[in-house]
Amino acid sequence: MTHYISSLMKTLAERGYVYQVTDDAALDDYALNDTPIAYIGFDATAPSLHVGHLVSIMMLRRLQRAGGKPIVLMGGGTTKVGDPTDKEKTRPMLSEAEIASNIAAIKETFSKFLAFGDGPTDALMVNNDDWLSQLGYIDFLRDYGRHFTINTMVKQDTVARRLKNEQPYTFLEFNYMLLQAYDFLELNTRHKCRLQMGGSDQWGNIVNGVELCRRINDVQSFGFTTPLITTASGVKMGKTVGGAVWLNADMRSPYDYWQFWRNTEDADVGRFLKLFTDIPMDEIAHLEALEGAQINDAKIALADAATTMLHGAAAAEEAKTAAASVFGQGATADGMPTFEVQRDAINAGYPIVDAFVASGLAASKGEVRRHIKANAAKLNGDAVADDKALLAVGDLDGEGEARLSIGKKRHARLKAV
RNA sequence: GGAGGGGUGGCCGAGUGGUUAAAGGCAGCAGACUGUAAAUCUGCCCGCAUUGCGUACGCUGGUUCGAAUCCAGCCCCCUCCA
Repeated sequence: MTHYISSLMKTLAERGYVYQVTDDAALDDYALNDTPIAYIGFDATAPSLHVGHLVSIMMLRRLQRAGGKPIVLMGGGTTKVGDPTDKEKTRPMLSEAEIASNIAAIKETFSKFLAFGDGPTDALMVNNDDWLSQLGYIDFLRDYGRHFTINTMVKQDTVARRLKNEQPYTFLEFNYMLLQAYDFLELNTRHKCRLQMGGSDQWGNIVNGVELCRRINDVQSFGFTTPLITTASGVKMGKTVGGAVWLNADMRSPYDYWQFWRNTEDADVGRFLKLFTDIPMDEIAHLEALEGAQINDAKIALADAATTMLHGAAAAEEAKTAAASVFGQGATADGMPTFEVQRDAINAGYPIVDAFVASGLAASKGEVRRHIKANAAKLNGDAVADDKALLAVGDLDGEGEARLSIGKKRHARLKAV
């Protein structure tokens, strides 16, 4: 590990964000003697960011806390084309309206992690559609295309691999690299931005941008990538039940988000605490040292901190309390995923199987039946024995609630209204 | 434009007329063991339904008692040639 002097680089290094840096001594210097301005690009293909984006978001947060200015670049323009980097299939192209609404939804999330505004270190959100859609093809080729050589580009990892395996590498992809490099130049010109950060797969694109800034604007800028974050078992971060772990509350409840972190593998706890929370390093060292069942305390600290950051302290507390009562006493609790059923429907004979589907714990009645056969479907803690059983009024507690569970971990609260 | 190869379930990938809802792998879910961990072993893994039905192998038609498998047209992808 390099001996950084600036607090920004020190923090990033000791917390495990550093993978590749273009000129770390000079970057350290820039962070030390200047107000570092850095950006990360995000595409707008979905209405929410997910845990896979979190490392990037956290880097911007670290930057701001270390006295720098973060710029969030929304790829409104590039999303129109579809980033093909490392993808096997072309992404579906989205309409402008979809992109705009995605960006609006995503912006909300960023405001949880960054302070936006007009001050010198306030975060800024920009959309590359503002300049990319203005580009004329001929002008672009003449002014910027001449700075890129195919000789260099084909040597890049992502490109070289594709060529070597005789996989197609389209002209679109080739151009995408240029557009991304141009983004950096534009941000450098407009906002004096001199650092682009991103995931390790972005290295090639980032380096191109650094190079373009040097050639056109004659300034040294920097590139910085993070390692690909996988779990200790080698699975990509953020894949669990139902796919991506979304950051928007309406796509993944604070309770589930808390659970996601609570279920972190032992071997990952220390690393994740460093990457995804603001907990001081010495405290992490202590948590990390816990062994055996005690490491669960570290996981709870992780879940608390991560959930608080995204959803606020109240939601985190509620999720924690709900977890304690669900896993500890097998009770229902505020904060756990809840769904409502009409009392009339229950009186009329409401199949338990339907209740499970309505709760979202199972995708189909068939799945519920399978779980029942495996003794995995429980009502108020007792295995459901008969897949034709009806929900009875007697199953409800004084509050008119019942608890449905699939397995030991997945629970939902049924509320009669 | 010409020649050849290919499009199969979330992904990869077998299958070239009949127990094929479609081998196998990965991912996922559940059970056992545990600590709401990992690893391991076991079961499940299109939908609806009380041994049945409906959908499904790029799209549209056709041949056949019967097709993912054969034929025709169309769409898309890849390789080589121009």
